[in-house]
Amino acid sequence: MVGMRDVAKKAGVSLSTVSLVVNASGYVSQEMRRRVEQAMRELDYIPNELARNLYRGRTGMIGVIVPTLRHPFFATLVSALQGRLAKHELQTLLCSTADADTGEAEYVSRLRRHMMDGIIMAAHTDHPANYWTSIGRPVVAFDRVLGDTIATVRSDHEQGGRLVAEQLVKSGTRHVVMVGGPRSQFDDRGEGATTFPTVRYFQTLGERLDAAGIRHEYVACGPVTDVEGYARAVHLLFDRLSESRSGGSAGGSAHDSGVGDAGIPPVDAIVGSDVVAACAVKEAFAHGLNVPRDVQIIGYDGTCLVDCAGLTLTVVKQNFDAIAERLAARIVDAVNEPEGRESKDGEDSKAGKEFKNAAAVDIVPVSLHVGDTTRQMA
Amino acid sequence: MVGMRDVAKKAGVSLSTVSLVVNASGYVSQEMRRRVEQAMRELDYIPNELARNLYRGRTGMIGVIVPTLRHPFFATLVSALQGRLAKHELQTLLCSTADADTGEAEYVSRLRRHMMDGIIMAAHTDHPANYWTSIGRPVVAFDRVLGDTIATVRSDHEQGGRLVAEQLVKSGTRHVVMVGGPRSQFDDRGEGATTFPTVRYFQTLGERLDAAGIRHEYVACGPVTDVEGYARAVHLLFDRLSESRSGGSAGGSAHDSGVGDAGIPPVDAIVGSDVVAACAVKEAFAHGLNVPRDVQIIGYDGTCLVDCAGLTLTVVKQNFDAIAERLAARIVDAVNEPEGRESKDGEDSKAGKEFKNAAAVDIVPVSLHVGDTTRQMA
DNA sequence: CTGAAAGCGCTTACAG
DNA sequence: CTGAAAGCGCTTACAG
Repeated sequence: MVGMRDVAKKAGVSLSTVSLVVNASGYVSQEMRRRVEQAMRELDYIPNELARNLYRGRTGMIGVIVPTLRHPFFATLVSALQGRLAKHELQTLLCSTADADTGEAEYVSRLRRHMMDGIIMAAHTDHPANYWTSIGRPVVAFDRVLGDTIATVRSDHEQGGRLVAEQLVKSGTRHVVMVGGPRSQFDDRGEGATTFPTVRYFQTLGERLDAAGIRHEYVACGPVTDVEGYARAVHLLFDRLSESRSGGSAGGSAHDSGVGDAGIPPVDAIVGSDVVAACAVKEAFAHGLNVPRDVQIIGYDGTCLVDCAGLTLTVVKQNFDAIAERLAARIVDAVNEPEGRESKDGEDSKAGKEFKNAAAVDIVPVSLHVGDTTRQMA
Repeated sequence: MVGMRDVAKKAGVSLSTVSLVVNASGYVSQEMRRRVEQAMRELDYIPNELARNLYRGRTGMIGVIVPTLRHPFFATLVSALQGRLAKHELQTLLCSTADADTGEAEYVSRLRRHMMDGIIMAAHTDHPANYWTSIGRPVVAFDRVLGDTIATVRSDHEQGGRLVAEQLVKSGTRHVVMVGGPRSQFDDRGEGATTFPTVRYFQTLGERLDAAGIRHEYVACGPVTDVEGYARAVHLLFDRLSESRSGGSAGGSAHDSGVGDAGIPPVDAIVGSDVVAACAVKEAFAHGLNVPRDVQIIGYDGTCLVDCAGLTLTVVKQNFDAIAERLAARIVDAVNEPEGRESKDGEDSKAGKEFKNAAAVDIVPVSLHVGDTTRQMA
């Protein structure tokens, strides 16, 4: 391995001169610079960031923890994130908890040992809030609350709920099925526990539907990591719907008051993630239902599945670029604002600390994109 | 930052004793070990891998370069790869060339400076072979040839071509459209140039179709990074097919000899990646075509799109886990087999070198999974 | 089995 | 503007 020493020898200058050239700091005479640069080129010198980082106490790397890249949502998120971090000269160290045997705690331990500058946490965690604060490095959470002092970035799921409710109400929907993650996610485990902001989408939607007198129910699937599990769940759902529907006119239009067995209107809208929506389109076709006439389908996320399902999906799109930008900005701020500053200036520092402790929450707007799986609104 | 020194002081032992305990190397008395471990716990000591790595000349990190994670194929690949590498205690440093402004050369430069133990290259590159060998670190290529001395892992695309040809022949297909990347990928730019093994799928398929007297044509899309581009291309394709078909009976069964304008049988099979296949199902529906009766559709890759398209796709599945396993094994081998060994043992070493220089190519089998987009074979 | 010493490759004050 | 010196935190021979 050719080091600075070799360059210095070859160029006939001292070590620190080479360092100055490499770092473009301080003033070096043209002649010296030229000789050093030529020596570096001839020797194919590569500065060793390890050594530099050791001295600086920084690595320029951010650990990104997600459940799995196999789900298009996290793939899209990480894609946007990696690009954003790269803009800040930060590298992305990828950790997916469901793709490896390696558990979250082990990943965090590795990230700490490798002196990551920060951690972006986008996976589920059972750790209590104080675990995340005790790590001693900047942590920013995506779409979940990890504690009072940890910044969170998330989409405006409430807005998503309102947008979808509006669409469903205006299009005369009468019975909605929401398909989502395990019901346990809805438990409010009180302060300190992890909470899932995502459920607020369903909650808000549910409230709005209630207000409009639209019947709705919730069907729980397995964890987000199991894409095939969603496919199975949606398949079972349609088999069930199909049975109850067979009482009325099969495939009859929802407008034609095809009321089911016990006076319950047949399900005429399915709501869930992109994956759920894509599977729902497929199952609807398989059961001879017309989308959107018999059943409307609305996805959530805005991944590539929007264009790959049997019909262009109507979806609530999360703004991945904006989310990534906020996430990156938060982590960069935290990295540049060393937590361990010894309050050199009483008042000011205190104020700053309090501001940081206010557990900032960035809420990014979502938008409804109308595809071919919903009916036109009058 | 609490370091070994602090631990040593607190435990009342010397620095090297702490080191021995941390590394579980050498023998330390029970009492010493106990005291050191307690001190580590009380101080929440985290070994600094940076310092350790600086000494060892290793980082335990592998750079993984892909075009984009937005394409399910690469997302699935990286997912599998990250899990495999983690098993080997290797971390994954993610670099996606299309998701960031950062170019491939810049990424490689960063990877070198950060002393990556190795690089897994799965993106397109315009660099000549000697660029990749000159990096001075182990490089393993996925699905492309980067030069004579760089190991490659890829799927058996020829087998894929044969499997699909067999399916198409047996099901009485008469006119196949293959949708793939830019035609330039087919150019054989001779030794030293990057080649795309993927095209061998289409080539093999084409040869087999020729042999069976089945008409086929190739439609080129944009680069793999542009998922929406595929959607558009498939859309245009179906519009075109629809026009030519309108001469015969619209939506007529291919069995019914609906011969097109110039005696050309109408297209009754679309072949391409998962993304292409998913889009094709959607377009077929939109154009009132019955899949698989009027047109068969066969995907390639085996990503989550298989279950998310309008019908369960018939696809050739690449074995992502096996690919990841081979990729990881190759890189681990290369890392453990330092390239710079000074041929201490003439003959043996020479033989070893030659073996390594033989540019190993691991070819991983693929498999055809029959879904609902192809006709049953007699 | 334990302690002082040199070194991994670089950076930053600090005197010339 | 340039050179010798100490140090980032750890590891590995090397004497005790």
